[in-house]
Amino acid sequence: MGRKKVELKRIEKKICRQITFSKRRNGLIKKARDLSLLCDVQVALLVFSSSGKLYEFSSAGSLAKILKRHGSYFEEKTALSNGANDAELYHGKYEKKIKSFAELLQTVQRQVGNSNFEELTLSDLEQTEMQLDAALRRTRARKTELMLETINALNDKEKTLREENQRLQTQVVAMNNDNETNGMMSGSFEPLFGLLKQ
Amino acid sequence: MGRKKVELKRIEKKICRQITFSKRRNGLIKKARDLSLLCDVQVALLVFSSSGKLYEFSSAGSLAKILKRHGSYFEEKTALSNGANDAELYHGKYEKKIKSFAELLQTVQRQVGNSNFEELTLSDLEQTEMQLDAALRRTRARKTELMLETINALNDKEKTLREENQRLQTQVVAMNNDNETNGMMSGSFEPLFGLLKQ
DNA sequence: AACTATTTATAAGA
DNA sequence: TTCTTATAAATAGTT
Repeated sequence: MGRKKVELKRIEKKICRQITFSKRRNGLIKKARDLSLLCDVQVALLVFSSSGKLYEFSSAGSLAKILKRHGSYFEEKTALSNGANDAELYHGKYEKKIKSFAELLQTVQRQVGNSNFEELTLSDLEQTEMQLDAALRRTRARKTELMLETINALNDKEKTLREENQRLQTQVVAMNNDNETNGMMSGSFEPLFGLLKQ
Repeated sequence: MGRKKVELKRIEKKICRQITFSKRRNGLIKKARDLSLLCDVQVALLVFSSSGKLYEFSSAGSLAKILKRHGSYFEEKTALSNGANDAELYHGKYEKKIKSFAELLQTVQRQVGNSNFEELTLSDLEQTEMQLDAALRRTRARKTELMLETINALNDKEKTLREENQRLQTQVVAMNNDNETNGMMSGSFEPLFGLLKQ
């Protein structure tokens, strides 16, 4: 958005870099504000200049709250190991994952061009690292999401089974009473009730 | 920047709001990345959707480092470690999580001494990175472990309930047959079997 | 800090 | 959802 298209790499001339920083920083903060306003979401933005000065924006309430929220998200949603056997959890969504993973690789490849690994610059690698890191986080978040879904589904199923169980018991008791009234049966059903307690 | 100029206020129609959120969120993250790249500065961006999903960007490896830096920048007023005033927003377990997160940061701080972040040596940082990485791995592993345990326990419980359910049904059928034989009862129990299929 | 030529982002429509 | 396109907005280079 200017007289020329800019390459996405560190601007070498310090003066230009500082001017661009000033312009884009303001633009970014404005866009962060717009997003939080238009879409009614929480946004926190921190920018440290190379001289160590901090510029920040945060929607609604304090930055601290948003950071805290992130802190708990960090532990609760993102923190997961790689070690699980997930085959059963993934179901049909596997295809999608594969696709997005392939896309990620393409993005990375596009990013680093056709260059040899030896020829990659530090910033190429940094960007790649960031992308991989982001992908890893997404994968982890999705994994947790799926596990939580499974747990919820199992909880629901358990509830349904318990209810059904309860109904059957009531029925058995009722029939048993009918039979006793008619002197037909008088067995004890206690063993069956034990399971309800667990 | 579209067909029409938009008013800077919450978009009322939910669908439109979500579409705009998706578009602008991507745009914002891209711009954050551009800024950090072009101007060689640290940027952290957190966006929470109204459904609680987190989208984030952070330059320079870990978000934790940027948060830490922010923490020391505002040591007196905000900070992750003094979570008292926000208690209403968080349940007990959140407090704990936050506390442990804060403690982790403190550990890091202790480790790197009282020095400024700028003054740390490369090997200081490497060691810190390794420790944080190890802590994160432990946390993740434990989290997965707990979730898998929960899932297994629920599966066991489901199995037990199903077995019990089956037994009760058999019993109901048997009693029903007895009654029919004796011309006492002849109600249908079909509704009860429906649930077995799920 | 202002100015524009351009690029970029995106609102609405398909 | 994804793409297309007209238009608004951001901004690179200039003054």
